[in-house]
Amino acid sequence: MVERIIEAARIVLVRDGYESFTTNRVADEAEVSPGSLYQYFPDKSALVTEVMDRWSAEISDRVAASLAASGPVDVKDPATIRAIADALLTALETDAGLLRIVWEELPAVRHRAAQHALEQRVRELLAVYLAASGATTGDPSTRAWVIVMAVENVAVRWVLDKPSISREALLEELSALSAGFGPRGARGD
Amino acid sequence: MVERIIEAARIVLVRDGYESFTTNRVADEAEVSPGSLYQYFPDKSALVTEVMDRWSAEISDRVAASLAASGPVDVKDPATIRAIADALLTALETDAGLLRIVWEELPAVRHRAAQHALEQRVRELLAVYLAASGATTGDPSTRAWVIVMAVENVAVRWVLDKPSISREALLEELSALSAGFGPRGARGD
Amino acid sequence: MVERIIEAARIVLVRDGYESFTTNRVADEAEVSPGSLYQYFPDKSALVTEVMDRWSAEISDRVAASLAASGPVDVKDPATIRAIADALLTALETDAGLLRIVWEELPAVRHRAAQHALEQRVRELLAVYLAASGATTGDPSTRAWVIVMAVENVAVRWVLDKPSISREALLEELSALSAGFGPRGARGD
Amino acid sequence: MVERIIEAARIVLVRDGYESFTTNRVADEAEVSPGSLYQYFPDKSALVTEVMDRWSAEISDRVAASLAASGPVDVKDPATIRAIADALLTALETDAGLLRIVWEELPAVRHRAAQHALEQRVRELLAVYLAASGATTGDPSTRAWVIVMAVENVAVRWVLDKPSISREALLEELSALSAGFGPRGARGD
DNA sequence: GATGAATGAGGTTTCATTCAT
DNA sequence: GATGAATGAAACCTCATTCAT
Repeated sequence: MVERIIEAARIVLVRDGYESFTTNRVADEAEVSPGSLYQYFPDKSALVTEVMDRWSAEISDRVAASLAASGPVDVKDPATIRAIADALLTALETDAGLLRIVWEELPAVRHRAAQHALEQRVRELLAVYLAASGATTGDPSTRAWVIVMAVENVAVRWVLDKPSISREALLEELSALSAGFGPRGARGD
Repeated sequence: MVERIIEAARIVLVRDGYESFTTNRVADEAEVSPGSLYQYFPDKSALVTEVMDRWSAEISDRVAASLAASGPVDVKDPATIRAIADALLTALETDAGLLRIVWEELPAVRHRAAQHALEQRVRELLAVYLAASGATTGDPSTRAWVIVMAVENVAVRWVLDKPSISREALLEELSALSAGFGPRGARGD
Repeated sequence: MVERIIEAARIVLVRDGYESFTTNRVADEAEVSPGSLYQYFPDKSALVTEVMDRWSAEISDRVAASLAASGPVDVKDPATIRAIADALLTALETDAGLLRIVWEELPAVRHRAAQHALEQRVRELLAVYLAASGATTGDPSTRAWVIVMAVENVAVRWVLDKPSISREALLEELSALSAGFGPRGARGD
Repeated sequence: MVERIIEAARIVLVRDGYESFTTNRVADEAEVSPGSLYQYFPDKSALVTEVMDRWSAEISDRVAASLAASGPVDVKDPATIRAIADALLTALETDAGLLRIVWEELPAVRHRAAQHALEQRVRELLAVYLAASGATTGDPSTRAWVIVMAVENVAVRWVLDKPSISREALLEELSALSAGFGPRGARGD
């Protein structure tokens, strides 16, 4: 039942948008009474948050899974960055509809805790990597912050706006952006 | 009168947020009757769009003005990119309150026509520049698209989240991101 | 319009009772839209309070008017107390339906400010009178408090429960209660 | 089980007030399922009535017990009336919280059968007494009705409002009210 | 008997919009 | 053009009650 409600919430969110996301519509979609929503969620916003959290977790999991599947991570290997970017794109693409709502319609303040947490985790990992690989000018954590913000928007907008850029070309650019702009030495010059 | 209404709308948007942005509140703030809003705007969303459009235009103007003031633009000069980034940050900072609402609360689909137009204009300019400076691998317009999306988010998030990164450091990073990641030759290596 | 709403509220209160007093029913009764209630009252409870306050004021006014009509008040005259009691009964009887709701259904804490104010005013007047007439044993303000509480309930219950006691007999008892129990001297013994 | 439910109902009533008295809350408080309430009570109001009835019975019992403990009742003795009043105050004070709810929040019509029964019993006793003591002018049952209503409110309000009147003073007043206002001869004038 | 998830009618309140003045 | 009182659909949420287990 909880599952049914959450799934209905996701559907309504994607189909109708956040402004039309009403508890009654969710109840209808779930073929459940409005009162039932409130057995499991204290209020409407908790429902949205739950959908968000699951989606964030899924993005994380998919990226992690892709990486795990592609063998041991070797940060020295330029192919690694590309693999990460690839995994990220794939993850974002699995529910582009929801991505659009999350990115473009949800009031950020209220519902993006999960996203911020994720960003921070990635940033910390990246900073360690950048520091370790040494060749960077400037502060690694600054560099990490910039890369994360840059890649985030590039990847999201590519999925949402579908510009006429092939996936291959985009991956090439993202690698260049992260690596080339990262430790120069990694590219062999 | 139209001015009064638009100004009131902007104030309400920034002060109360989009969820509390009601036509009645705007009318109150403008010291005008609710009915009068509908003499000039077909509905609430037209009001929001107008505020957005003006804000976008102002960002454009400010960036353009900054550049004009700093002498003729020489796309070969690495300092130029830094100047653009600097102008952009300054422009975004002039109304950070509204920036937050636009970026984090407004339903994007409906209200971002102006922003897209701006992005496209910049992209075209940048593509020309990249093509002219020659050293880039890959398609200049692809590269331009990536840079614009990357810089956009980095700049906005820096203004909104105020991470502990100095303005100088950020400009340095943005230059590196655009130029270094752009024509390698420009940095002399 | 405000009048219409208040009158409708009174009708619903009396006809349906406090537990069935809903904003929708009031709006229906007033042949007005639910939204209109909220142009004039911040919430449901303000409506109830307004009905209460008007009713309290009317009771006061009627008692005052009766007394004024019956010539100058001479507290030494035993007929005066009887006249007051008579006026009170008459006032309470003019809207026994509302009296029942006020006395038996309204949550006291929320809605009885007006009643308490009235009680206190009467108590103070009575205390002065008792002190002036001298013959009382004990503290005049204590005596005043007791008399007010006693008369209040006796009068109200008589109106609401209609026990088989004639109005004349009741007035006799109330006079005895207040006066006889008050300054003995007033009765000539 | 029935006991548990009734006790929980009493607790919720006193702690949360009648407006927050919901069957779910009672079930929670009783650590029982909502469905179980309906095994023993046809609806919510039956629950309230039961609490009320028990409370009324307890008041009766306590008054009766006090009187029994203070020896044989001699209606000729002026001290008797004082003893009754004293016992009443004590009884009302034992659960002032519930008294407040009963007196100020419960819709009277539905839930005061027990109280009316009690009043009537007292009235009859008092009428007999008044008739026996002879000195009264007017109808003893009328006088009894008035006294009961008067004492009732005075006692209740003293317990609930805690005016600055000592218990002793109040008892003095209540005696005077009942006795002095009753058979004049009893006071020796 | 006991449970408790599920119900759904209906409560209060908001707010974009209209229209007679 | 300007007004602003009036609207009414619809939003969120509650809670007495039921019924399959």
